[in-house]
Amino acid sequence: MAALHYTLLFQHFNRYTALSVEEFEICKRYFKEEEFRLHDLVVKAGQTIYTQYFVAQGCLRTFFKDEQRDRDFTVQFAVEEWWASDFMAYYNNQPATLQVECLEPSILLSIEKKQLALLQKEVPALETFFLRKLENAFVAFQKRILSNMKDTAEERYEEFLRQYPNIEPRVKNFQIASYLGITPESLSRIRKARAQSQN
Amino acid sequence: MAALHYTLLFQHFNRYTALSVEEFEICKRYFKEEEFRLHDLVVKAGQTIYTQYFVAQGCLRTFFKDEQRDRDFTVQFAVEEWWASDFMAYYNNQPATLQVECLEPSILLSIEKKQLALLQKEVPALETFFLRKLENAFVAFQKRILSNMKDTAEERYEEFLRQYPNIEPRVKNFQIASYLGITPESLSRIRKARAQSQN
DNA sequence: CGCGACGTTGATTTGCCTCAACGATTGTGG
DNA sequence: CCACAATCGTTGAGGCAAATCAACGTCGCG
Repeated sequence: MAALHYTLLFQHFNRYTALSVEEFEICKRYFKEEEFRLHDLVVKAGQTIYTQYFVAQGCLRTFFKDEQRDRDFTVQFAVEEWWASDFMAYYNNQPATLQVECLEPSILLSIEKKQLALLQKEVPALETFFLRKLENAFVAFQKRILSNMKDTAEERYEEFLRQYPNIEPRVKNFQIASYLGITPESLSRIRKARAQSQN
Repeated sequence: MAALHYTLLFQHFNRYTALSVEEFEICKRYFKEEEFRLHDLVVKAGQTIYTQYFVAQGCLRTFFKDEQRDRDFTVQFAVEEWWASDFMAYYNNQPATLQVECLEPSILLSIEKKQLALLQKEVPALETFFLRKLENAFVAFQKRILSNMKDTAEERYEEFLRQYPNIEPRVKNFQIASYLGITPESLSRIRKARAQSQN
């Protein structure tokens, strides 16, 4: 069971680097396998966050909750082979402003910031890996900023489908809407219009 | 003259690390001082970009130009102590999709990707520096995505004023509007409403 | 079975855009 | 140095895409 989850992490690392089996044995010692139930909060607002999570199985949503106006905004989803945390809080050692919730029962491989630093000392190839990961995330966010400015809601929806293939049945409609920055009603109408123009 | 510009870079590095004078002497050898005129394009769309630029003096704008619809979108501004490039292209070794233009005559300290790698080998403290820089940029972009979703145009304008203090007289109104994702007319009206509610 | 959560549809409202006109400022060539 | 054009910011009128508000059907769970 557990072995499978670590195998996914191994494969994931090797998309950007080339770890030996020995090196990965070291990695395993630094990661912790954690199980969460549906609706569990992996990260709660207000907590100070030192941990980031690799999704071995399941589906997460990172979001900002606007208490006053009773609405929330999805920053990102995470399925298998994605990473999640409140990276804003993680990098700046501040209390979380975002939350991470489980949209499915999930199995996560977690690592703390300090542990990661030690691991990277032992396995330098991982420094490169995490740098690439950060660069890619940066680029993805920049693209999203641009897309939010220049694309219509429908185009952004299509971009979402490309960014998260096959995720649609795993998340609620209103959660997708809150990712796109529109209302569930609008998304519903967009879907309808697309279905009609299809055939 | 030139010394002053490098002094600014030295100070800038030392906001996040602690370089010795000797280490900074090494840095100097890797950076190139470049002068640009008003309206010059530092980065043109289509070019492959290996360079990033530190603004020692002047003011730049990074933007995406939508040729078909004859409009553009500002990704970021850069004044003294900011860095500019098409980082999307820079990190992925792809042709630039963004452009960087000079809103003022500017003096930039440039460094190429490969040179930076060599420099970081010689001065390891800079690895940490550039990692922090990337983390901060990542966080800033995430904040902006959230802000674009939850804040009104007026709130985003106020956030812009905080993000870029004192930059307002240095850039055109319509360029600020294109950063906020609104039209110049809308920005004009927001300014008017703010002026009235002030006193 | 019955309730609550969710998605859809319709009617209405609204914030921002588009289009158009008009000063103010800047820069340029005669 | 002035005249004129171009650029930019502002203001008003009208339109549109998406939000809001409300009602209803459906699905899943206790």
